[in-house]
Amino acid sequence: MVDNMTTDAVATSTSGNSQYSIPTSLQKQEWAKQQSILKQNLIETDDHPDWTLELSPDDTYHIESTEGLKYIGGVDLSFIVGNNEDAIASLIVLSYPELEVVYEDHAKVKLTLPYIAGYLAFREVEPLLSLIQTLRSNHPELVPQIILVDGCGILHPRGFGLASHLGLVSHIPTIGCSKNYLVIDNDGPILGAQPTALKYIFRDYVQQHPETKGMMLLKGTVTGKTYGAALSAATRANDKKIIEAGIQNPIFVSIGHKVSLATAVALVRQCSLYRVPEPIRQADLKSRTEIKKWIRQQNEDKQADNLQ
DNA sequence: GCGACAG
DNA sequence: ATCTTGTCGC
Repeated sequence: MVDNMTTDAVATSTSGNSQYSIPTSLQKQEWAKQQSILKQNLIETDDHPDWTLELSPDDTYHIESTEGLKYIGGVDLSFIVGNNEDAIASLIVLSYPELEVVYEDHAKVKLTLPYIAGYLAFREVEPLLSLIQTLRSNHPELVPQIILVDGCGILHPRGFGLASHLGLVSHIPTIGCSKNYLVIDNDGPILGAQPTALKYIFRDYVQQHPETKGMMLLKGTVTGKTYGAALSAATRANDKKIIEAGIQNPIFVSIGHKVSLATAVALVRQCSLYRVPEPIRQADLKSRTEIKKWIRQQNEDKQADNLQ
């Protein structure tokens, strides 16, 4: 319980080039406390006066019509192999409903903390917020009305993942969208299932419940709370085909901030041309190509040095 | 105590 | 997060 705090304090990570100090259990407690404090201001309902959408009446969370929604954002970070601290953060804004890129920005960033499951925001939220602030001052007319974040929203052990965190500090509605399930181990056997096991639970569920169109709500059996939804890669037009084909890896969607789960799921579906929703996918592609550019530049610099 | 674990 | 070519299918 407390005995490892003193030994932890001087340890450093040995993987790759990183030199992060390993967070002590006390540090994690403080982070958890910050999360619970911030969470008090989290809004888990639709709170975006400038746009609305009408959903289909069948409880499948599909969009029937939208009004006022013009810009959707996506954020992501990419890294260099074997280097956990240098990254490219990127912010993309897409037009809606065309999903065309109307704004792009990225920045080379130095991360100061390691990745710890459940505490991703403390590692990534600052660089992402910084990109948003830059957009605000340079092109306020393009600030997205909602942002899709590569990570959890309230589908998180303490109900406050990166998407919620970014939403709260930026005051912009956000949706959490993760490609893997982060185990929530204190709310019953389903949420407590290991990621691979949950994948099978999902597969069986959507096959037995075609009326959900490839969606399984993730509900705690202890609290009864709905944390989010697992969504098959059902997209704009191909729902039926994909579901008949037998479902693949789900995407995990949850409320980030200032949206309902219904809105979140519907928008993710509407933005999904492939498994990963377009705003996040574009941000990912951009940060990746920038990483490659950067590596190429590094190599050229080395060559130049060698010739001197 | 050990294992699991968004990116 | 990151590595990597081919390959199967529409």
